[in-house]
Amino acid sequence: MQHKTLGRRPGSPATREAILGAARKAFGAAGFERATIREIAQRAKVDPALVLHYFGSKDGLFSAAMALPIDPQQFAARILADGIEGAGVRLAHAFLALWEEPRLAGQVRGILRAAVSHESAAASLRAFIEGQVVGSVAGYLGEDARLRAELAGSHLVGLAFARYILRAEPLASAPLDEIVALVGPALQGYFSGAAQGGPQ
Amino acid sequence: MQHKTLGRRPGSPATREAILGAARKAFGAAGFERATIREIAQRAKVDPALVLHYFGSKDGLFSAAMALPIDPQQFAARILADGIEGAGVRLAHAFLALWEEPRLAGQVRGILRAAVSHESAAASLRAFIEGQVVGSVAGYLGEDARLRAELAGSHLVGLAFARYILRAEPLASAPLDEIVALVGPALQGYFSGAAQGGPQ
DNA sequence: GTCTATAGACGGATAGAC
DNA sequence: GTCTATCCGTCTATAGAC
Repeated sequence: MQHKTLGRRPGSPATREAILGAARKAFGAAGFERATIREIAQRAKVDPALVLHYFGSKDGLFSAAMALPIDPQQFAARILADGIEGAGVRLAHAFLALWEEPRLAGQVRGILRAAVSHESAAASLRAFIEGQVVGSVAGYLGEDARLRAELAGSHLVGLAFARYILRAEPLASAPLDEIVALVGPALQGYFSGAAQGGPQ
Repeated sequence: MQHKTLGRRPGSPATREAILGAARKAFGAAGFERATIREIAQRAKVDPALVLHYFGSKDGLFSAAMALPIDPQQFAARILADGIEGAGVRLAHAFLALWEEPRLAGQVRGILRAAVSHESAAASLRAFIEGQVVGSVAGYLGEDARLRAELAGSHLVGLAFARYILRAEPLASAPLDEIVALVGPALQGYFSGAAQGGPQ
């Protein structure tokens, strides 16, 4: 789904980026259906018709705005570079860092929001998770590796939802380190497979 | 937020229930914004104007449809009746049972979907969780009890999202017992506080 | 490449007949 | 209590001037 080298990219790069930035904010804040092209155009200080001229449709704009500048393979490699022990804490930290990063916060919120209420967005996220994320870590685990990896991932998604979207207290205001210290071991349980009976 | 004994409930009970049932299906399947009153009316085989006559507005209909027939205090008491040990597994089982129940599936899906993209729904769910759910279990835990309880809850929400909304494999097709056996200990880690090192 | 104007469709809500 | 008709606002998307 990447534009490789097309004959010509429509629009001047600066205007295009301004629109994408505004779109990330709008989609992240309001979700796909409530975000409007008029609002995005106003935020980017361009004409609404120009937005569609660049991206063709609202869906096209959404896809372009939600493409994350992250390589999941590289992401997984960094988590697992130092071995499986401590991977839970490192994963919790790296994942939450994505949501804390101001430049990415709108995007990841938008992706989660869209996946909840938009079937095509859900399909994209599902394919991404099944193909890239889970596959990247499953090799390190044993028997029911993929299931364990997804359970760990589901915990992270739920965590992000509760903290950044629902903003339930005290979770929303808790220091990052405290959360990482608590969530890390829970994730580690899925990775090491020791959580079921014996202490680690 | 419960209707106690009002002077008169509008509409005949049967028609009212038909509308609520259709609304639960529609909101659960399409989310708040995409679900339409016209569609709900058609599903319930009534006139669109009748829906608004009963519930006043789309928001009113949503609130009425999403009121769960569940008492969180009672729910928590059942989980914790036999003590803190094994509570993780019991909680995982009870929570997933909610989502597996055909009569409730539409409702809980709708609640989660709406909470993601609708601030008022998010506020309701946030108040519900902070006031009822977390409070019900925090008493059983120690120092950072509320935070731990919310982290456990966030895992469950993420699990439901991944399995029932995103339907990511293999999680979506995994047997319930297998999931409960894996998730239970992760939740237990939050309850028993053993994950960090020190006992409570 | 940028903007104006508007088409075309949809959905929530209301008024009032029966 | 139930339904018909419709108002009014909003949105995406397009056509075409400059």
